[in-house]
Amino acid sequence: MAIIVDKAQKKRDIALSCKQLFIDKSINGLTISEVAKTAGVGKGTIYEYFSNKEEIVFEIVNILLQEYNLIKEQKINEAKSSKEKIKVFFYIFYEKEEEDLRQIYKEFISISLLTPDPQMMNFHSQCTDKYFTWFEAILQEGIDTGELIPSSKNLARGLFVLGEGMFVSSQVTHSISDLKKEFDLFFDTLFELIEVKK
Amino acid sequence: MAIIVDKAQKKRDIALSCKQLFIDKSINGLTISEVAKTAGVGKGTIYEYFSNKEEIVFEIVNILLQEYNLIKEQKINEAKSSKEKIKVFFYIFYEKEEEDLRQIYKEFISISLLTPDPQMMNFHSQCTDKYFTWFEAILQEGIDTGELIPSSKNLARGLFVLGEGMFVSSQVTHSISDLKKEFDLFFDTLFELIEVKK
DNA sequence: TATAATTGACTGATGGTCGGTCATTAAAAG
DNA sequence: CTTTTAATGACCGACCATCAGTCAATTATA
Repeated sequence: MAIIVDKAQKKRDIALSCKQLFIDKSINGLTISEVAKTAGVGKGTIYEYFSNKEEIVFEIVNILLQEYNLIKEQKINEAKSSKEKIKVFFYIFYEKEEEDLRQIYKEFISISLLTPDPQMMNFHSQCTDKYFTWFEAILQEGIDTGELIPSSKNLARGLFVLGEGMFVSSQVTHSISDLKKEFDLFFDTLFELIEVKK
Repeated sequence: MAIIVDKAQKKRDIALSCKQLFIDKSINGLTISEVAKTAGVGKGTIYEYFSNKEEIVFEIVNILLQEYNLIKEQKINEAKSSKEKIKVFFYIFYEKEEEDLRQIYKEFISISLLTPDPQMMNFHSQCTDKYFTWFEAILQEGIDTGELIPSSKNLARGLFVLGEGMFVSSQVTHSISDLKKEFDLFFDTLFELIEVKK
């Protein structure tokens, strides 16, 4: 009887149209009116699709993360050794091409820390769990092929969160100048210890 | 001529008087008027001592962190092995008594991520550098006494940021149910690898 | 009396709401 | 088959409430 729009699609469209705005000015630096203008819709319309400003960030992260997963999966498959695969896992935190994603992800973490919205926490948990399972699988594979010592499995959670820790630290301090170097130093040293000597 | 108040002291007093308020409602959940009322001063007075709401959080973190350092230093000195010392380092992220500090620290990180205030970043860097130096010293001591293998030094940065990563992850997801267990599993496994076998 | 300290009424900005309009389509009427 | 009517989802921006931050006036001290 009336126009039916694809709500999910329009939500994505709005989110994407103001992606750059969020990257440039960050959530606190811009107003809903600005967002609406950029998206080419009225202010009220924004609230038809998002219940608040934060949710727009979540949608953007969601989209970019999905995009990135494809690239990541491919790169991990290309990697030869377990060490390489693990390193690829942390590309997201320093590779030039992922600057946008990082910027948004940063806002995402920040918002999540301050306003523990249950829905958002679930979403974040889902992402994390998926990645962690992936991460564990890489280690397990290394163990199964005799590349890594069995106890490496116990390191999974620690190594996994190390990435996020390095990222946060590099963002809020001047103490980490070269993330890649830090990752490499750590993992090169660690893998000397957990790789099975031939 | 006129009243001369100890600005630094009054700043501390105001910050401390509303510490609980920030812990309970978090920065976004409370207004400056509320803070002022709790501190027993006028709204304008708040702005005599702080340039914005965020700065109050910084002041509280600063105070609590200083307090905590004394406890931490003592506990680290009490610890026997390098492993124990390192573990003590991460108590802050899960010990019951530090709940308050954690709550505020969480806000601190969140704010730092969203609004990269240079002054704050410097403060945070100073804290981090101090801790990191401390952390490295523990490892170095272990190496010097023949307790740890020399290459453990290379793991310093990674292990150091791991704590923050674990903390952030536990705060924004449901994926980490027992922080202490995760830390223990990781470090027990790791130290099997970096402790010199006798 | 001079000056540091304090204050709360005021202001401008902005997140979010809500009543109303418009466009489209189903279906009833001719 | 065409026209008219009714129904409804989509869209919007004026409006409202809230609140961070300012500043002119006031108080207290030396």
